[in-house]
Amino acid sequence: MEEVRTRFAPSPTGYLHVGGLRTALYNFLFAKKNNGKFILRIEDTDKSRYVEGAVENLIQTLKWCELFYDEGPDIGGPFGPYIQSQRLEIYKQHAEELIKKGHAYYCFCSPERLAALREEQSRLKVPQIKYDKHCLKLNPQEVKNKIENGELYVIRLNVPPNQTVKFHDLIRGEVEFDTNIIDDQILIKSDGYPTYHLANVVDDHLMKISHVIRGEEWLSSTPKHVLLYEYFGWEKPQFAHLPLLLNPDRSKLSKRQGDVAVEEYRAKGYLKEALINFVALLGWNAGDNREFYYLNELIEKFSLEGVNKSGAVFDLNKLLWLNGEHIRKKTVDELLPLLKDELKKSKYASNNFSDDYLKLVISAMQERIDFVHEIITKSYYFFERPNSYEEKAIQKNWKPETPKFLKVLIEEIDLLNNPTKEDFENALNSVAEKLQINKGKLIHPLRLALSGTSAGPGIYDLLHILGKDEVKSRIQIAIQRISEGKIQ
RNA sequence: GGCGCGUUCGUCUAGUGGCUUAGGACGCCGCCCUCUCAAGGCGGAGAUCGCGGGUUCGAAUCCCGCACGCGCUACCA
Repeated sequence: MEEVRTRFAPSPTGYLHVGGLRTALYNFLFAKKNNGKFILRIEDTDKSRYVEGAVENLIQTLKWCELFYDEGPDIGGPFGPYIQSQRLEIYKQHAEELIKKGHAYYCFCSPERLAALREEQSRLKVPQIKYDKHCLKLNPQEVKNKIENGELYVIRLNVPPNQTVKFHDLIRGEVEFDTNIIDDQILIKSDGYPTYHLANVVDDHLMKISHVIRGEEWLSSTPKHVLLYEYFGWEKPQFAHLPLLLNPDRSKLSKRQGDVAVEEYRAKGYLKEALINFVALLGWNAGDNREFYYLNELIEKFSLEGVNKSGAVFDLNKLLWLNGEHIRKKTVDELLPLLKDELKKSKYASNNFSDDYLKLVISAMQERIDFVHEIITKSYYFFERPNSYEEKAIQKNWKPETPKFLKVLIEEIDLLNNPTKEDFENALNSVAEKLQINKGKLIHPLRLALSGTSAGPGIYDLLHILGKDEVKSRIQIAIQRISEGKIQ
């Protein structure tokens, strides 16, 4: 069997879109699953849409997601270059070959004539608006003269009438188009650059791509590609057109209705594992009930047969849940560098917390967060003293007798030497017993005193993490506040 | 307008003629656990399988028509 070779071929017109991420992922998964190669090719054939830095960003984002390619612009490979603007001569030669064979021709029509033509056809309500093959009538000498005169020209595909183009799509089955509805596609633009259609077909062939896995928006232009393969005398690759990613209103996923750049999700604190897991399930499933996957497991399970036909709405809720799931499945050691990164970006950047301390905080918070940065926002009291106390919790928990209880507790804690979690628990139990009160009468006011909030990790964890001295100080401060009645 | 593709709970989906009173997940609601909040466990509401015909003893599953949605229809990809 031929080697499986897939490719992700984005245009550098901005940042990596989540739809693009999924296309890249499926190409990657399919290649890896079949011991093949995954290639990155940059399709920068539209100079006007080129965005500075987009290629670097694309590469960086792909690498962040760990979608490593075997051949690509920055790492090279046997079929380079992998940037289309560096392959202009190749496309030109191929276009000329087509002209020689009579499957393509020079066209000198101005954009104005083309626009007028379209308007005319639209007015006459012709079924299919397309080029009228006007320049096909030119004889070789006329063409030669025009070119020598420096007239601008494009090269068009000479689409034959009354034929049916059929091809098999791995996801959609047999698809067929009538050539009468296919326009004489421009292959080479007047600036000498190829259009997507030519460049894509030529490169896929030259780079020995075996499977073209791309978005559904390309399905309608596939017959043009099929024609090209035929005219070049090349074997065509297998096609697989993926369903689109949709906005909540079922229109094509767009910026207006939320974030679309992978970069933005990364910045918001989504884990690459969650993003990959989520996006993999948008339009594909292994036929079982599993929802949680790591990349290597996806490789193991992936198949094109499991890809759906219909578009999928991008549901932020589920992504959020998956992010929390991935956080919960990570070890404290894996989470530590992530927390440190977040800390660097926070107002605590200049503080120096020990790894041991941070690890305790992580284990206390791990199951209470959906984002790593929530360790800092939801439990800031691990990084500084509470700057306020929750009003509702004060009403509920800080009673006139509270200071008295807390004082007894301080005395008891003071007796402890380098206390463990259990020591704190014992101390609290004995105070409750001594005072003849329910533990809750101690725990809730204490939590508020220590954290300023009524929600959070177990009280003994809280005590243990903060440590004896800090606990004492915070209780003192709280007692002060309560007795002063100066509670915010 | 033309052509193409699609249509199962709000969302992602399982389902390829009888195992289906259509299963799972997210979200929502409730209960349990419990020092709080989570996590976890258990349970609930939620889909006349887009609509209408047909084939069949039997259809979400096969066929036909229609509707709706989306994509393409550029010297953009």
